[in-house]
Amino acid sequence: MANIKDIANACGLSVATVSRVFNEPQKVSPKTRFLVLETVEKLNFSLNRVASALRSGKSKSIGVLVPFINNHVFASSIKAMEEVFRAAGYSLIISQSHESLEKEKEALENFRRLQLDGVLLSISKEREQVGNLEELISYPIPLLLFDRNMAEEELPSVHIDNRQAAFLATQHLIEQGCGSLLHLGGNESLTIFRDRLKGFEMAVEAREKVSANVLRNFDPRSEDSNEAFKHLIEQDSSIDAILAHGDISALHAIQLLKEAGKKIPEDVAVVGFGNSRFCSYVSPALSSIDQANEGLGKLAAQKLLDQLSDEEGKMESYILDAELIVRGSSLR
Amino acid sequence: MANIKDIANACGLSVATVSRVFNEPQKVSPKTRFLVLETVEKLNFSLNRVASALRSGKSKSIGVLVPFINNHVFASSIKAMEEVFRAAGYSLIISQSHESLEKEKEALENFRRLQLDGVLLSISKEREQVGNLEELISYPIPLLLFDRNMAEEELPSVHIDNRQAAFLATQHLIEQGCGSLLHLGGNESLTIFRDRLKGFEMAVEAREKVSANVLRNFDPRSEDSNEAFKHLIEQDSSIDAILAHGDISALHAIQLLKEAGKKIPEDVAVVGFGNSRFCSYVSPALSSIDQANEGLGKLAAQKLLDQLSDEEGKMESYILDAELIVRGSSLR
DNA sequence: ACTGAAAATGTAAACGTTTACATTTAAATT
DNA sequence: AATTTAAATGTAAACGTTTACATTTTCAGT
Repeated sequence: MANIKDIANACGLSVATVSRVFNEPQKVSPKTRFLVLETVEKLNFSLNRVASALRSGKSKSIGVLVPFINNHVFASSIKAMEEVFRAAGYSLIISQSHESLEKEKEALENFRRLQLDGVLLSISKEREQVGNLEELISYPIPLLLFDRNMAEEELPSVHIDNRQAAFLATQHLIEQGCGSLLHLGGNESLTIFRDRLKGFEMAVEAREKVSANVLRNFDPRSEDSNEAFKHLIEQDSSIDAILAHGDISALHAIQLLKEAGKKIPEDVAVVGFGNSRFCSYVSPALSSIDQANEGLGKLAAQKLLDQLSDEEGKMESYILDAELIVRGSSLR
Repeated sequence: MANIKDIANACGLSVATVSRVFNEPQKVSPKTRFLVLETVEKLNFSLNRVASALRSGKSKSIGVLVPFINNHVFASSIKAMEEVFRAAGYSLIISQSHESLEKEKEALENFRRLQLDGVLLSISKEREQVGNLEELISYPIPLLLFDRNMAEEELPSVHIDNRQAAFLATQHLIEQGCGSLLHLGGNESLTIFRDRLKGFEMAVEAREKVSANVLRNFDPRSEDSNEAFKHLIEQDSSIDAILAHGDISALHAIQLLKEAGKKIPEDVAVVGFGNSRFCSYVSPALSSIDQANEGLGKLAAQKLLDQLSDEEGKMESYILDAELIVRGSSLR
């Protein structure tokens, strides 16, 4: 594989000039620039990025650390990030924390060893609980949180307004004439789910003659959750609206409601969260909150890129509005 | 940030010895090994992987190139790959081809410049059509295809047996007493979908008194596909079973069938492909073929790792069996 | 205590770039 | 034509490791 020295020799130039053709082309005369590019073509040469990174201290690579890559939210965010970064000449290193603080630390340390230029992080559940922020604040690489943020907001972050989103969805259910609402909450270790719960509660409190119920930490895979849900809808037959913390939970709730003889949306209106692909394809189609994951990833990537070129100035946080997509499951 | 020289100085040793502590610890006396590790701890040192990569020629990094990261199949495969590789001390570089041959080439070239030790590739639709294999065969980095392979099988690959999977699912539908089957085929530029179609046809041909129909290149987002489907089930009311090329297509078919007044599975039995999370949560629960994406990713990662340590010997191809998960949508 | 082999450590070059600084060449000014 | 200035190119060190080879130390066997 040809290196920069080979090109220099073939052209009768110094390696410095060849290097400049790639890094500061305006500083080399058009004639030699052309000559170099010609031989580069001929010898099928391209700069070795490892050597560049070592010498310049810039690896032109970004680390992305999420709990699990195959989570729909993260996968879609990463998709958009990859597009933004590749267009800017950056590569993406991906790692998973498995919700574990230790694995997260290891990955961050590894990112340091790789001399990455920036890091996008969606923090693990464990760190949200333990709350070890100092480590992140003093992290030597520009760091931007996305999707999951810590309630304290001491670190720059890009995420959607979960509270507002849940508020809107709840308001929508009330406007549909529902008077007895139920929220299927997510894992409360996570700020995003606490915020959704808060938005739900705020919307309920804003209205009189609307009663509310909450099943905390609802997990469709858990038998306990299922039992609690079944018990609740049996006990309180007035429940006529459900806001779930996720689309799968909403789907599962619909399943259980149907088994209990309820009609959707006539007896119970349902809204999910995430606007998964399948929402349009189930019957009835599932109303859901669109988190705009790709938009989130794109924005986060761009803000980090800005930081890398700007240098001066801290990064700010950006809170995106989420949109309620109304479909059959909540329309009556 | 401390480097290996700082450690050497602090210990009164040469850098070579310090390096050996990390790379060939058995070659350094326990006493000095301990001393080194102690100061390493004290100075919070860790080896710079960029420098290691440059000098040794081994970056301890693997490239993964897929059409789109947020595709469920790829996201899950990558999840498993990351786990296997991280455990072995490798990092993952992720890139997307967007189904474009040019972007795929660029990414592969970039992987070369990053001195990656190995590459996992799920080829773009465009390359499947164009069939440019030589470039891949002569690629200077160990390369293993996964999920999507070329029909010719000239390159080592890990993928599921799509034909067998579709065969099994079709057989199952026939065994349920269905006599007029319909296959909703995927994009036929891709081998995986041609194979599924082939499996369907083989199962049908194996039985007499079973008739079959195929809607090629079915896409639930396309109006044409929808019209064709509606027209067909109106025209041919005998259709009592559907094998879709994907779960979303299956879901969509169910939706349209319901609109046409058909009952699932009584009037029409339906089987999807992919065993998406939502399959268990829709009503009726959707029978589907489980592709074991994580198993696929894990196997591919392991085989590539083996190759990297083995050196000698070509990689082989591995074809995994897929499993049919029977649920309510096809049980009668 | 002496020899030889094995174990431990050291020396220094190499990996392929970038970049501060120095030098040469060309263009502009007088 | 001589001088000044700018543009283009060159020189060589540096980035932080690894590693072939050389040297020193240790220790078993006599």
